[in-house]
Amino acid sequence: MARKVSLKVIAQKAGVSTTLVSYVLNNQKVNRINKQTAEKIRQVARQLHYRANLVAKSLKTNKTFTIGLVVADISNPFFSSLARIIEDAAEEKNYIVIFGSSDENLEKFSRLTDTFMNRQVDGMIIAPPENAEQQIEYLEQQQVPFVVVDRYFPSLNVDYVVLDNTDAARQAVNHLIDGGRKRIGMITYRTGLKHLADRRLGYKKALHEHSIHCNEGWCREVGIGNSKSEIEEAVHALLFSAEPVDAILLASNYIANHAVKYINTLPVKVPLDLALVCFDETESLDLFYAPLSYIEQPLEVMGQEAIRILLNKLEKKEEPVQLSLKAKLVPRESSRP
Amino acid sequence: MARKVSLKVIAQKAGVSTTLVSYVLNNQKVNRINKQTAEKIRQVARQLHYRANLVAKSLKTNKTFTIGLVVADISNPFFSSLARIIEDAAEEKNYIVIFGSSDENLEKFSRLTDTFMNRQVDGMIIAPPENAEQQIEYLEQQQVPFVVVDRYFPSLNVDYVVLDNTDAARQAVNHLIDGGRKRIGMITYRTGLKHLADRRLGYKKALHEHSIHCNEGWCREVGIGNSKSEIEEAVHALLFSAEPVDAILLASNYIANHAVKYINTLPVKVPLDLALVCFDETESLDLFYAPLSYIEQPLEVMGQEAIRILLNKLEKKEEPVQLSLKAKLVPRESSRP
DNA sequence: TCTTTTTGTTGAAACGTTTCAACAATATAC
DNA sequence: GTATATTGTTGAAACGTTTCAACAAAAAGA
Repeated sequence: MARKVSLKVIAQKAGVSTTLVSYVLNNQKVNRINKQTAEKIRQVARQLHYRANLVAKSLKTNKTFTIGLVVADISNPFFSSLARIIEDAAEEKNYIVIFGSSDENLEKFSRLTDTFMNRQVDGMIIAPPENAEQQIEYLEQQQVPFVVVDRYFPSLNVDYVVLDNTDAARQAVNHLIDGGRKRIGMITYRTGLKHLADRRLGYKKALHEHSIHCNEGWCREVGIGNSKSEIEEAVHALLFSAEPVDAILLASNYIANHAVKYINTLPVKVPLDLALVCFDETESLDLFYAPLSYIEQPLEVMGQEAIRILLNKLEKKEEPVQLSLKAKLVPRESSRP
Repeated sequence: MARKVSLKVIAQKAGVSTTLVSYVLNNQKVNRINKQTAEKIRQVARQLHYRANLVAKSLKTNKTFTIGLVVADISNPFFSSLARIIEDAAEEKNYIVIFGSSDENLEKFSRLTDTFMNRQVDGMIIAPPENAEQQIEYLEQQQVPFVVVDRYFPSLNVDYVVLDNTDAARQAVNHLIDGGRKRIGMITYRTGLKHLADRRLGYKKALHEHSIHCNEGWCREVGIGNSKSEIEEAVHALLFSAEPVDAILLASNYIANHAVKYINTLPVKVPLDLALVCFDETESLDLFYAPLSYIEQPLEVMGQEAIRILLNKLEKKEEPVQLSLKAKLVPRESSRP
């Protein structure tokens, strides 16, 4: 950066005080200020290409109009779509967003939130990794306004906007059962994250409600770090055990992607031999010969609500808002009876 | 935010001047400062959970350690992947990134760059829309360091990192010709953006080099705003005209996605009746029954070089660096002879 | 005419840092 | 013993804003 047209410079050129310049340029005390003086100041400002220094402004006003966004990985379509929605909602209120990816890593996550605090963000929207309770409590204690998205922590009474994952998984399994499937498997992550546990829970609940005994081996878990081979093993185990499944619920777009690619190489016909339903809408699965049925998350609402709740908090301190959104099951070819 | 532990507070508690606290906490004048005093200051700081106010620091030092990233759309996998790479490269040097999506809209783009300047970013990485020359010149004139990515403007002598699009398209067409295809079409965008014009150029060059007459109707253009139906029409026109093509080059992941989905509904067999090659690696096309051959962009290099060049500029003013990266063609089933 | 109100403007302090220039106290050199 | 260098520390100004409190001049009310 180079230019340094400050209020002072304008004031000098216009022959007035910086105070007056500040008032005029911020449309304050409009009824007090002489129209002509105001016009002159504006003109000088324009002519000098004045550009307010938001850093200085922030220091004084203690407001940065910046919100920090921590996702697991911005290159994951789920999060980049969410980021886009948040960006738009934020910009509408003149906020901008700085972001960071935690890779589901607690240390990275904490580093990011710390950095954001140092940078005096007005608030944050975060998708914290496993075991982040302590850091989240720290944020609370530091009184940084924040809203958790996508996941939540039962032990913490903080604001969040999540999917009703239990219900979502249950919907999926019910749908499979309605389609005549009886031996339903699931592939999910080996993690303590509650929202994923909920997916497992919903799965089990649905089976239970239909008096289907849930075979121990039917729910396979894979590492949350990108582990393609583990997913393939899981698929293999589900399909070629003593009690092979006739349907699988895939707990994320990442899992679905690799599972389907692998299934595509096997002599298994979808939906004839095997029905599939996955979480998250994902374009990548549209071109599979049997387009995947999926659980659609209301991303738009999630992002917009997160911003709305956050900005609300900035104004008035209110009771925690905890939103659990319903998913919509979109049945397609992969789970046709 | 709530706490206000400033240098002054620490100074008082430790019984020294703020100057000294600043020196200690920034590891300055280490050889001058008494070890014990230093230790004491550090201890007080720790105990009070001191957190440097980066806004104040920035105001004083005129450095924000922030870089602005303007992409066309953060939810587009191409840009979100790039963003992730840029994030990582930036964070390694202690910068953070603020981002915005322009939607290929000049006005939005200008608003974003203006905002970023007001916020005193140290530099920017931008993917400008069509007709952004003037705004880019303005940035230059304002002496904001910036690097253009993905696209470029022949009339401007600024830093950029782009793909060698002409070569990339030529590679693709050559590959198709090598595979025995003779009537090769292309679907690209109706835009003045030079990098896309280059794709068209490479396509034509390759045809010309093989003395293949390029039928006027073989190169179809669609609006750059998301226009699924236009893409379908283009596919239709290419396949069901008097001179149907036997291969199509698809100029972006977005175009490829919709084209392939549409082709999937037609009685056309890939690669038997029709060969396909597209730009950008895109997971979504892996599951098509004939996985798509694609032109792989060196995203990693693009992002890292952009940051490297930018940070370099922040230190020393150098000659413009203009990098044109080679693409790698990845042949798969969709273009098998 | 004298008060009171309104209009228009300003100086100065503050936000939390960094950093220059200065100083006192001690140590070293002659 | 004085001169010089070194060590350890500090006050104050500055970065570009905002905003309070004050004031002068003009207008209105008596």
